[in-house]
Amino acid sequence: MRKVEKAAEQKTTAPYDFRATEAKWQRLWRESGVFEAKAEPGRPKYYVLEMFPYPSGKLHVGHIRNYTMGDLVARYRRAQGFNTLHPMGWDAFGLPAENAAIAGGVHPARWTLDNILTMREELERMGFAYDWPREIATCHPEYYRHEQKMFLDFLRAGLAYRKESWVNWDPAENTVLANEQVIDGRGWRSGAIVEKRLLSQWFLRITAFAEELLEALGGLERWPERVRLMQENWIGRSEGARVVFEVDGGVGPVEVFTTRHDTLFGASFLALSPNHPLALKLAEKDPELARFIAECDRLGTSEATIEAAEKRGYKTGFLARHPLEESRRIPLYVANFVLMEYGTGAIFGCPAHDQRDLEFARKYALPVIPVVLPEGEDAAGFAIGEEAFVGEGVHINSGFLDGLSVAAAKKAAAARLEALGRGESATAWRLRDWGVSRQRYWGTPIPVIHCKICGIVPVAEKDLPVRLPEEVNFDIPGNPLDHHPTWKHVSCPRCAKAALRDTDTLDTFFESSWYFLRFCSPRAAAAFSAQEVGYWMPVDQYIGGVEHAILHLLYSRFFTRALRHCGYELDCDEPFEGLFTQGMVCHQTYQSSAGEWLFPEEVSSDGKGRLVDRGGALVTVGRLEKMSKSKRNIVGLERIVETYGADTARFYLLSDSPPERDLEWTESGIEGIWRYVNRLWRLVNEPPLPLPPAGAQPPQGEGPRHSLARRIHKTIAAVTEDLDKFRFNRAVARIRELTNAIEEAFRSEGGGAEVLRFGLETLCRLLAPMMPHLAEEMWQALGGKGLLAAQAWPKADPELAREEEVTIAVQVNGKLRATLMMPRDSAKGELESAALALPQVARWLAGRAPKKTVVVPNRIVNIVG
RNA sequence: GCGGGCGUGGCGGAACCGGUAGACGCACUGGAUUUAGGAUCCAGCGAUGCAGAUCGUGGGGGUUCGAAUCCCUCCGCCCGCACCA
Repeated sequence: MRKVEKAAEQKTTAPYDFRATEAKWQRLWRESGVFEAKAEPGRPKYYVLEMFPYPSGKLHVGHIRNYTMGDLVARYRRAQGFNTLHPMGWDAFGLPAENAAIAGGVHPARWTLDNILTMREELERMGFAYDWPREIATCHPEYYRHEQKMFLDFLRAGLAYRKESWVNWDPAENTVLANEQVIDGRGWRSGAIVEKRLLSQWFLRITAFAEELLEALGGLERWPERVRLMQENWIGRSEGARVVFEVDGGVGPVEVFTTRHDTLFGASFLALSPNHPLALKLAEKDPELARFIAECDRLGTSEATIEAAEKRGYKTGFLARHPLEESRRIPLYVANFVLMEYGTGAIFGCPAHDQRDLEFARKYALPVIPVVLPEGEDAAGFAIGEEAFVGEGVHINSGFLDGLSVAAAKKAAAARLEALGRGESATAWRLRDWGVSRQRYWGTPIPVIHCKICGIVPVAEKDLPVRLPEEVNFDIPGNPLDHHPTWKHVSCPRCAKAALRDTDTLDTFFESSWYFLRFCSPRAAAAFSAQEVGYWMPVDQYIGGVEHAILHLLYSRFFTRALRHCGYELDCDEPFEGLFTQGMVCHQTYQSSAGEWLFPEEVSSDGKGRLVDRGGALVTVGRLEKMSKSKRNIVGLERIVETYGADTARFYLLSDSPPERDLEWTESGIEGIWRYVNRLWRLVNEPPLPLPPAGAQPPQGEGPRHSLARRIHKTIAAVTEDLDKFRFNRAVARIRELTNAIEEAFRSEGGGAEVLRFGLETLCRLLAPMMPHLAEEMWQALGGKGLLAAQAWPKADPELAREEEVTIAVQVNGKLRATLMMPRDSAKGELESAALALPQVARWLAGRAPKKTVVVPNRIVNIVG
């Protein structure tokens, strides 16, 4: 007997063959077409979408985390009976392709298409349930032609217009730089000091929808609160007033926007943005001011840099007249922290009640006049120290506003300003119109022609798409479309005289603002089919990184509205009904002794617990950081999939870290999953006890394995709820608990093997959205019929999941002193007397009589003595 | 600078609505098995203490019978800021 057992033990299966298994199921899924969706009017649909990737070359685990979650949702919803759409494509225009062309001489199209090829293969190896026939790439003329038409429609509707705006200019390369290409005020390649330059560019009038975009946020119930908040702040509606200050010396009035017009009597200076027309005008006769402005321009266009810079001002020598106090004059400054893009590009400073103004006033020795008195302070003794007072109070030192509250003073001040013709109530928005012109090659050509005689002439729709020229030279600095020998030279569609194409291309956010519509009918002759979009839209669940919380999502929300406005047949305003923003994937960073960043695979242990590089030199272990190319802390997908298979990688990405939080990639973590994969495989491939045939009903009522049945039902209920709420890490924990419970039940004595089979089958179904290949293989090994991918999601029976007994915590004076098993839903009185009868309670009461007892049914009894 | 977020064992995290802190996993320790390594199985694993017990959720304070959870305050870290996508 002993020997037999031993022989059985030694019959250990070879490790789970993920290579063959994963390839097999991927083939079967593809051949069966289970994941290809067709609109079926009347049947409930579910549109799952992950933010499509930029084809940068290789997928990394950050992408995979995103797609694993999307795939889970797609498979889960399909199992629940929804007609599920789950497409994938490529956000294929962008700067990196152009950089590659400059650095390596590869054509951007070639580079992009090659990358797509590799990345698609990698996605296929992950076994994601995509509807591949719907794949799109935005660099394809059949995609961007529709975008060009949209642009022309926007133009016709007055939603696209031209205006001058600032860009980062690299004087050495004669190129416009992206903010990320400006490092410490210098061009990343040339090292030349970057300047700000004015350029005439195309803008989309997103501000026309500001109010609506703000209002509608309230209806986005399945969006994370913080994303809505961020968008709200980004749109930034503020109620205030425009105030006109006359300036002595005949240089014209200055208009400011303020939200604190109640504090006008505390004004001690006026400040213009360095780009304010008046500042520029004054600079013409003031070389020192011109120098100051030039210095400010050197900061570049990034708001973060400008606002974080030391606050500086230049005193113009001009004096402005106070609008409410005839005799008063305040100095006119030009200040580097005043943004031309917000309000009117000019502010008045009230140092007593604004921290930034206070710092400015202290620096330039300007008066600080308190005009709002906090409650409990007396007017004579109140002075401003290090901190401006921004709270509520009563006005002082303010003429006709004295004694009024902040709100009342605002009203009164606005009324007086209006009566005097020196201002009025106004609303300002932080949101600015969307600049869409890019002086680059690898983007959608803007379909307009500039004619000396006719002005701006749209390209006729029959002539769309305006294609990018294929031959392009990246050796000459600047915009390749602009210096292309022939491309831009055309005849004007209106007067037939020689004219020039617009040589700018569209911002790549343009493509991602409507791709979710294209996916509904990816090969339609029009941008999208109204019928298909009508069925599939809105996206039920959108998943992507928080880094897109504002721009991409806001632009998409704007696009659906703008398209409707232009007559596109679309019946939703909000493209994304549900949104989930997942955290980033982080990894330790490594640096060589020379300070170079090292890839994780270049680092190994020297056997003495130290990390060394390939040459054996010691490696500095840096911080845990977001995976990025520049820090080289990237874990490539290939190696992981090669070593452990797709399912292991997927399950790892779902385990442990909550999806919205950052995840740390560790090698030991993935090994743990690999062991679990094999454990599962052994469990069905050679179960410790023979299983009854498929289809046998589990026995009802009390049996030796009845508690396992209860556990199974509880697990189904818990996992279902966790998946609904995006608590994937918890669902994983519940599934592992069930696995442990099944193994334990195998070891315990007695009959009821049907419950074991029921447990294993349930395990397969619950695992199916997470480790689909393994789950299919297990399902098949158990004798399940057909594809598991087409099986229904299990349903928990609340009757069978209910516990008959509960553990009651017993506290004395709030400290846990004992526990108590009681029938569930026992009455308060019963719980109380059972608790009081416990010897531990008597001991901790130490003879005192209980003063009070708090009883929470099914939870605790707290005796206060 | 402005806006958003996070902080619980050695590590990732769990704890539903204020009710047994540390589920599940990683790492580690001991044991079994093994020629060995690996794998597997069993047991242990917040800190202090022989123990009774005490302390413990970034720091400090508060509300409550009871706080990881609510309030105030301080500290640290991360993300976004309009031409990266």
